[in-house]
Amino acid sequence: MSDELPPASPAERDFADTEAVFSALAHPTRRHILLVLKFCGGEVSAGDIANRFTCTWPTTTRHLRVLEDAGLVRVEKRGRERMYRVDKERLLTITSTWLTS
Amino acid sequence: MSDELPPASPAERDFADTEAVFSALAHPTRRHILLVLKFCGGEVSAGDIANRFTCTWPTTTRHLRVLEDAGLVRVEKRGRERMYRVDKERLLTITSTWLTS
DNA sequence: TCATTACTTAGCGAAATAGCTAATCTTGGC
DNA sequence: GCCAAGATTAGCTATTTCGCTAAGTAATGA
Repeated sequence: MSDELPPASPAERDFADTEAVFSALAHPTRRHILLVLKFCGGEVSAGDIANRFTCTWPTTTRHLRVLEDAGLVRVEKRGRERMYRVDKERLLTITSTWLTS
Repeated sequence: MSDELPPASPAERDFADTEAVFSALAHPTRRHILLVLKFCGGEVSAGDIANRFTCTWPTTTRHLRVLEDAGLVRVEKRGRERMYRVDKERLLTITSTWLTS
């Protein structure tokens, strides 16, 4: 799926993580999705998320994918639904690690 | 310079602030500039910043402008130099306000 | 006053991003 | 097996972003 070589060192991995997280947070819809996941308690299905936004479902799917690739959300298949939950620890770890240096 | 109307309510202003800050943080060069400002103590001139990056000076100027518009850096004219400093409080206030809800 | 230093503005082209529609895949129920 | 529901993938276009070069502005110093 990716064209890039796997990051060689821990430092490179950190850099890639930071990059992915801050890029993901750059879009208002993606920040909004994280808030929805946070305030709706545990898990929310892709469809429930999509219904909350004015953009179409495929567009939301792509936003979810960006968040997942950044490690900010986890997805679990349940029946024919996909349940999303936010990874708060990852969000706070990456951002606060960067912010405090 | 801007085409948009001034934000009407405090909530709208918060939204615009969050948007500007996270958009500014999305680019690795801009995050790097903030780190340079942080680790070089007080102030750093535009030229000193530009010299640390491989991109050209005009490109750096634009990155600095984005950071300034987001309120993440302050600039002060001193002679023919422009001295930049990071606004740590703004950075932490906006990001942590959003992150913790 | 005239050149130089420090920096910004203007304008262009390439690449990335985000939106859409249409098509496809997968699971569950009848 | 077959259809409908839930969701993703494919492929397109419009907009934004980011890089560059060239030209312009402002302050200093000879």
